[in-house]
Amino acid sequence: MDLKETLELIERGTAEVISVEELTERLKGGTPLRVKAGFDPTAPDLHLGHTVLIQKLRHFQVLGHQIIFLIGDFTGMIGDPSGKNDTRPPLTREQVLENAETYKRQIFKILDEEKTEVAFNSHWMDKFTSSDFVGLCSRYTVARMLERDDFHKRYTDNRPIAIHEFLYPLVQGYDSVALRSDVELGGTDQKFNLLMGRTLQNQYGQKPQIILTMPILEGLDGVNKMSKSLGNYVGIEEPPAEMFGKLMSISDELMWRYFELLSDKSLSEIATLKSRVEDGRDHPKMVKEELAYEITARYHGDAAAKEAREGFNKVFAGGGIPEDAPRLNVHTGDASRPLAVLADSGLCASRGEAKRLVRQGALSIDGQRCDDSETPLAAGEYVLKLGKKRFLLLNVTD
RNA sequence: GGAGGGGUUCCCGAGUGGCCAAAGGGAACAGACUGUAAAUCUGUCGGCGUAAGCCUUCGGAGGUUCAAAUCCUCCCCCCUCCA
Repeated sequence: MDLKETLELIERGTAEVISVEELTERLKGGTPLRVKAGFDPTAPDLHLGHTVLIQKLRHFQVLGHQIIFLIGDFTGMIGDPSGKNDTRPPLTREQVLENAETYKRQIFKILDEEKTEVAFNSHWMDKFTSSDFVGLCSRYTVARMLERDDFHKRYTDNRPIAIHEFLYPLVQGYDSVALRSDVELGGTDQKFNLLMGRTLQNQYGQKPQIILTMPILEGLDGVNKMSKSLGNYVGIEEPPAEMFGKLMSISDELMWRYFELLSDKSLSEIATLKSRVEDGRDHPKMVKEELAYEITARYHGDAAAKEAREGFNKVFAGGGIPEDAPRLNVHTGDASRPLAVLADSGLCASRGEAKRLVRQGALSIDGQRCDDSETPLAAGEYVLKLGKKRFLLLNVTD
C-alpha cells in the first residue's frame, strides 16, 4: 500500500485530523507509530457507537502500527466531566480488572489480541506524587481550561465546576506523555482532551501526538447519539437475530451513515450502492440487509448472520414464526383464556396490558385476528402473535 | 456561616385540600400505511376485575382532616445566591 492509499484509509470516516501534514511526515519515517485510545473503565458494554473508533484502531493495526488500548482506571475515579456531572462511586480494583476483561473480550472481536498493548493509567498515576501533580497543573492555565466548551458553558451558567474536574484532561494528556504516543484517537467530544496531550507532550519535551477525532454515531432513532442509557443502541454482544433486526429498523437515510462509519466497504462501493438505490435499480431494503448482514457477520460469523437474515425474512416478510418462540402448555378453562395465556406466558407484563392490546387488535391466533380475550380456547395447538414481534406457541390440553 | 429553590407515575414536567391514577411533552407499545422500514395519522400507556368498583403510587416516617401529591412535624437528598 502506498502512502496515498494509507492516508486514504486512515482519513476515512474521521471528523478531523490534526494535522495531516504531521501525520504524513511521521508515516514517511517508516517506524511503526504508537496509537493510543483511552476508554472509561465503568462502561464495558460496547455498542456499535464505540466500534467506530475501534475500527479505526484496526485500520492502524492492519497497517502495522502499535495499538495501545488504554483503560482509564485512574481517570475513572475522577469521572469525565463532559456531559454529565454526576460523581461516580469509585471502582474497586476487582471491578476494574473485571471490566477490563469484559473490554478485552469485546474489542478482540475487532482487534488482533496478539498485537494490541493493553495499558492502565493507574500504572503510572498511582506513582504520581503530590509534587508531580503540582508540576503537571502548572503546565496549563485556568483561562485555557475554561475554553473547553462544557466548562465554559457551566461557568457562564453559574453551574459548579469542581476543581478536580480539571484534572481529567490533564491526566489524560499526561497519559500521552507516559505512553509516548504518536497518535491518539477519540470522539469529537474528546477534542479538547486530545489537544491537551499535544500541549503536554510539548511541555515534557516530546513530539506532540497527531490527533484523530471520530464522529459520534447516531443511535437507531437517527437523532441522538448512540448510547445505552437512551436505549437506541446495538450492543456488539447482542444475539445475531436481535442485531440484525435492530439494524433493519433504521431509516433509509441513516443507513448511509452506518455504511460510512461501520462498513468495510470502500467509499466508492458505497457511493455506487447509493446511486443504484436512488435510480431505483436496487431496493433499499436489500441494501439495508447487506449492511445488517455485514455487521452481524463481523461479530457472530457468517453462519449466524445468514441464519439471522433468513429468520428475519421468514418472520417478517414471510409471516412465519421465529425458531426460538416461547412455548406454553395450559389446561382448558380459565387458564386457556387468551387474556390469561398472554399474561401467564410473560408476553404481556400484566392482564391489563393484555386486555388493552387485544382491544387494539394486536392479537392473532393462527393468523386470525382475535378480539375476544375471555373465551377459553379449546384443546389443541395454537400460534399466537401479539403485535409484530411477540410470538407464543400454545398447547392447550384438557 | 446566612438566604432561598426543589425532590411527582420510564424520563422531562404541570398540579397547592375533594372534579387526581394525577395536565402537557418525550420514550415505549398497538392499529392504519409499508419494505418488520423511516415519516405520518389514530389509539393505549400503575395493578386486579367482564363490569360497577377496589387496591397501590407523588423523597422517607409520623400527624391534622369526612377527604392529602397538596396542610403540619421530624428526617434524608439535590441545587442556587451571598459570605
